[in-house]
Amino acid sequence: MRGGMKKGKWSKEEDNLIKNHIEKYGIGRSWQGLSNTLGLQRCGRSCRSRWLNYLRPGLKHGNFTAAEERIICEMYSKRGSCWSIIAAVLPGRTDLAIKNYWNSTLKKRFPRAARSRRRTSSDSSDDTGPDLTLVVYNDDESTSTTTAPDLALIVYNEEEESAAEPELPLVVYNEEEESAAAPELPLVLYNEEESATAGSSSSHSSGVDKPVAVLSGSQLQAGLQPPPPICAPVQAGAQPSPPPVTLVKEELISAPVRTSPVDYHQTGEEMDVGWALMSPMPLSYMDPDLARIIGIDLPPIAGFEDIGSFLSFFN
DNA sequence: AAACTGTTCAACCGCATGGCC
DNA sequence: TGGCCATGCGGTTGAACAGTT
Repeated sequence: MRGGMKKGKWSKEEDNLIKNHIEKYGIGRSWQGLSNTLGLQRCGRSCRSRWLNYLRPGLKHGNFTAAEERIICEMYSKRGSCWSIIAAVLPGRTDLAIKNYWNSTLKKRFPRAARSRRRTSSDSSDDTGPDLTLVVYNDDESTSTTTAPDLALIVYNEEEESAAEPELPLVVYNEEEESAAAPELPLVLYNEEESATAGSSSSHSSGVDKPVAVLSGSQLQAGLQPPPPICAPVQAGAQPSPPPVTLVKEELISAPVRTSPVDYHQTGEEMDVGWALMSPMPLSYMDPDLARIIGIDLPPIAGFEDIGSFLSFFN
């Protein structure tokens, strides 16, 4: 103890005091005031830390999923140790949990991501913008209550490095078991021609090239099946001088579509974390043209109708 | 069974920032 | 406007636990 303040592990009683008080009255004017009110003899920041990282409702305490790992790696490679930003796209995870998980586990498994960050962090002016990581996933087999496709789009800088170690996550996947009844989504084909030296800055800003063909329904059944799992690698420009984005490859998005949609935004029902968008970005912002072409009509997320409200996360 | 080593997780610390007086 | 204070954030530390020898 220093200055009369208690330190060390929190007891169950202390946890309950804080939890009950905040649930009833909120935090109040200050954390120190809360501590004083409860007679905890803890400093305010300690109370805050305990609440934010452990007691706060909605926190996930279990293991990180593969999708979460991928997001962390990808975000770290782009933003470095901005744990609060990374935490913002992982509902239920705290910056502390992510930081610990990275330092204890992921850093060793994905040294390439760590190196990539070290390389780019030295020159922030090279950071050219919305390298976004958007993942929507479902790892709850039992759920069948949304119309949202299980898809993800990972935009990354294809900075080649011989991969003697696990590749960074490039795969968009659907953990749910395939549903035989799931309707096919169209397959969108892109020009595979390499154009690293050509192109326009506007395509870079959008992050996705225009497709050259769209196949659907009978065409798919005729033999052009989208690969399971879903893959949508998108190649962004390499630093330092950002070349245009070139979508090298093609595959798109196939996913079961749920039959009984639940609009969480309408009902106010708490979204199952396993189903939550892993990004504050509405899917409709991923690429409006693409969404239109493949016929996805996704509702915006309340509070994020304005694109500027979330882009700041990544800048 | 004990000692040692490695890993994980939570608490703590220092610094930066913003609000208030 | 400057000082004080609370908060937010990222880095570090250390206790507890698990695995290995």
